[in-house]
Amino acid sequence: MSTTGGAVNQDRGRTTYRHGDLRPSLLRAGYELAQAGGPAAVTLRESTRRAGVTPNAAYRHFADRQALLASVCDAAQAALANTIEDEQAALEPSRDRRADAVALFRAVGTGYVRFARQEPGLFRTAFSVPDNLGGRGDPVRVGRNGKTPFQLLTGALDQLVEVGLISPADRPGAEFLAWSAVHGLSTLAIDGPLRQLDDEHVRAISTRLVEMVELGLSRSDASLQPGTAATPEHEV
Amino acid sequence: MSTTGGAVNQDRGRTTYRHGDLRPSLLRAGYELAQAGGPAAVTLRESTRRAGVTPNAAYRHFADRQALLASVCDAAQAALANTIEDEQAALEPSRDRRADAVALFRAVGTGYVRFARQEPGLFRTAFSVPDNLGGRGDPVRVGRNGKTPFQLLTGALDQLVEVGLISPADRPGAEFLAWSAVHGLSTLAIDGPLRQLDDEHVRAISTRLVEMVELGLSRSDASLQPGTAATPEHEV
DNA sequence: TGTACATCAGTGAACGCGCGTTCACTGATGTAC
DNA sequence: TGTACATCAGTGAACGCGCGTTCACTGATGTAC
Repeated sequence: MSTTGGAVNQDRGRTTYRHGDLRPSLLRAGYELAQAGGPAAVTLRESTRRAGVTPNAAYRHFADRQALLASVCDAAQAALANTIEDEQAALEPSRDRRADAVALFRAVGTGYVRFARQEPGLFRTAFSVPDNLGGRGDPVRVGRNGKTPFQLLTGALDQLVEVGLISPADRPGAEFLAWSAVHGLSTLAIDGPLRQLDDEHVRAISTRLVEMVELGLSRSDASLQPGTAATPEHEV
Repeated sequence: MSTTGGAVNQDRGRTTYRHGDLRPSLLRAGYELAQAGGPAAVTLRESTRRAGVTPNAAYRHFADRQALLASVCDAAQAALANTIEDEQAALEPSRDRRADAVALFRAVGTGYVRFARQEPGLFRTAFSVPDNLGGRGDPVRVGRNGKTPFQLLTGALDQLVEVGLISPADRPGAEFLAWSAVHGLSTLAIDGPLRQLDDEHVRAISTRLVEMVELGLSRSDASLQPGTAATPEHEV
């Protein structure tokens, strides 16, 4: 987060009349509150308290509490995107296009669940202000590579098609199936009966879940046979 | 819900000093509040208001607000179990054991999603008081056949194993994979980006999702071949 | 069969809580002349 | 280069809200004798 020049003063020990950087400070405070306590914890009063400012000062920068929460939600989505991208960046490319496409796809799922586990408050917040169509093109819900979590998923699925592991006929709607699986595990592992499992177990389940999705996504037998992709194969 | 004999008086028009049936009335009120507004809407004040009674009267029957919510949560779980059982009861058995087992399994998933869609408030409430191990044997979270939603799922999976469609090696942990998929779709279809899809689309996606799970749950190729079940086949 | 009395379900008033939001204001900033 | 002034970020006090929860109580019930 950038700080503007001049008398920047965040937190309590403020001496100047002007805060100088209030909007980002409120956002950061709201983000930390979400991190610790989920969407319900994102209140105007506590955010302003943390920024060292009167409650109503927030109204200079946000229309109301909902607007602050929506901004925090965007930031949480971006954090999710970043975690997925981290997971993908950690992969070392092989010479096998198929293997790479599979690994990229798996990383979306495991990164997603990992984020939910590591940052349950942010995860809940990310889905507390519902987006209308999967975050397609929302410029603020985006990770460092300019993609939303949803776009990372659709991208990985597209590559599986390109590489011939999912038949083009099965592609439409596949994002919702994959997303459901991974999102469900995440919520069960945070708030549900799987919440007391240790991280290792959850990781094992999430790996197996993504395998299940991969396998199950190809309805037609065609996709299990080599060389049936719609696009020509460059290497292999 | 049963009513005891004597001066039963629910709702506002009460004339006797004693309510006579307050605990069930509070539970019913809480249930209706959950139905309309989810877990957060289940308040002691509104429940007692609806029962035609002073707020503190609730403390004769519930330790605190959390205790009331927990009871409503149990009732919501039971309602979920009933919806799944309805879905299963609507099936007409064929002569094919395998087909029947598959249908039974699918009904768990589609019933689950249907419940979430039809009763979003109850669905959210059902998972708001987290249970520790999948509701195993909890006597109040049970449908008319004495089974929790989780038990209906494990039962259906067991039958898929018996019938040879899932290899026994793949069985352990399968409930969490199936549950994740179906639970994820439910939440996406209620609060998430799929919430504005019409029922028909959601039903189509849920059908396909369950197929995906079915297909993906059998990691080993063995389970795709006929006659590899651990138990002997009675018919077929 | 009648009556005293313990029981305990429900009352009435009040508490403190933190919240979002509105009002009229104040005082530092930076720009126009 | 100095000064008047508009701008607008932040102040201070207050509002009403519904909530959970506690207190000392009251009055109908049903049981023991």
